Amino acid sequence: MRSLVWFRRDLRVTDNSALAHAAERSTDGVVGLFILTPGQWRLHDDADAKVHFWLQNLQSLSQSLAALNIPLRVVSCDKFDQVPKLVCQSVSQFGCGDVYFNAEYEVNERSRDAQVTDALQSQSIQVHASDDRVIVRPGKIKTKEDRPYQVFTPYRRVWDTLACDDMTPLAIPPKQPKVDLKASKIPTELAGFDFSAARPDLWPAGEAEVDKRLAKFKAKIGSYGTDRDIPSISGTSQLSPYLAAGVVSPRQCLAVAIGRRNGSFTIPSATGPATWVSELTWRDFYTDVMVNAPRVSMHQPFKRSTNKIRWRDDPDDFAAWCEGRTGYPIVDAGMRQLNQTGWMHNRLRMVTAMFLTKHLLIDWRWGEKYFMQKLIDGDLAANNGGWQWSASTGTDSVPYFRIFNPFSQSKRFDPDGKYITRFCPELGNVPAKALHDSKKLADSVGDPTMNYPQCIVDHKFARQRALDEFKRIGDAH
DNA sequence: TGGGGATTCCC
DNA sequence: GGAATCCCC
Repeated sequence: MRSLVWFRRDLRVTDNSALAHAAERSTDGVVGLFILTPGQWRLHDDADAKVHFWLQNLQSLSQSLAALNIPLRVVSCDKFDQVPKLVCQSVSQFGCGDVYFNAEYEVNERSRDAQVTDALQSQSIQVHASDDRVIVRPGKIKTKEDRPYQVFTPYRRVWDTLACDDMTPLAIPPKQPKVDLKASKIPTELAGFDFSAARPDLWPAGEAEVDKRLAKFKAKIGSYGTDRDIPSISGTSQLSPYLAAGVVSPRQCLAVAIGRRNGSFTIPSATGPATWVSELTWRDFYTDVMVNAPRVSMHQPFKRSTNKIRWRDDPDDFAAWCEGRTGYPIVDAGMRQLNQTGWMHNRLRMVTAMFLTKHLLIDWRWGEKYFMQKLIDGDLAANNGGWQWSASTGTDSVPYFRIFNPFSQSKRFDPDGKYITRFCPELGNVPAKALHDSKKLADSVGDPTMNYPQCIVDHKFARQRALDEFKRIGDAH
């Protein structure tokens, strides 16, 4: 039987469950399929940078598949509602008897896949879905009362006991029997998307690049625990866009940190690798939260009581935040990094998100949407989880009274101002000390030729305003 | 995966 | 005046 592998956000040939299973079982060749759905991507606020990255990686995937005699066919429709018809058409056109794909867990994606599965099964086509996007399948980890965890730490304790169960990496499949089909040409432009600001220099596509990054990261993972918090250096893995697009599997990421001992894997205890594993666990945790409480991905807070918060819908303050001109150097540097590169250091994601939701008291959904529209690594579950953490509306989120002081944050994590001045060059001549001190900074930027704004809001005032509002809704912690 | 303010203690 | 500590938010 000939098999169809439907690629979505798993743009790789290494350690790809759907591809490996299809190759193992098919006897008459394998065909790859990818469906462009630009209208749906716009609805989902997928960033220009991310869609560009997908297309670049599709090109690379197509070449890797061609070497295995697997032609990658690319078809297009506007939104998910037309996908079932398109998959059925492709299956019959390519002469395939079954379909393999790796599950996606978002609401719209799950409903799409259910419809596709129904449509295929009604035509006696077998459907094989694999759980491949996270390390521990969502819904698998439950409390003793058979309920999903709402707190990260106990979730992680269980996760640790399961994470290494299925660590045998899947090899790249062997060459398949030839199929009389040509691979599609991958588009380099897409109507409705603007790729002019894409930065392929920062994020080269393809699995060869992943291998390089994995090796590089493995060599320095020992100091990841501390280095990852310093945004001026390359202390993080720089893998997130690849993980979001599935150019690397979460198991490959886990394998960097865990040593194989006597043929079995164990979760590391050393700070660096353990912190990295934690980050992978957060990714699984937030996916699990989204599946168990889909409302979080439908513009609802996890903590329903926070619906009573009167967010300030101030478009001017929001624009200043988006554009990186709040007058808080660390916040502005973070936002400008996002705008210029499509990526933001994790420490800055927390600082900027908390600034928007607490200092400006602007609705976390506005920030969540803006991040998605800009991030090359945007992932619904992780982005939503992070925003609800910062806004104190989520599961196991930061207590509302724990409000980052942007000046203390930059003093701790960017003491010499190296990161700040990289993205705010107009502050290049301001002494580092003044970058972390509101009064000294106000004196420095009092010079209008510097062209850097005064603080948009006073820290002390803003902090109290947020505390008062959260106290008002009586959300006890 | 804190910060602010008050107090105390020390220099 | 500054570091350490404690309490509250």
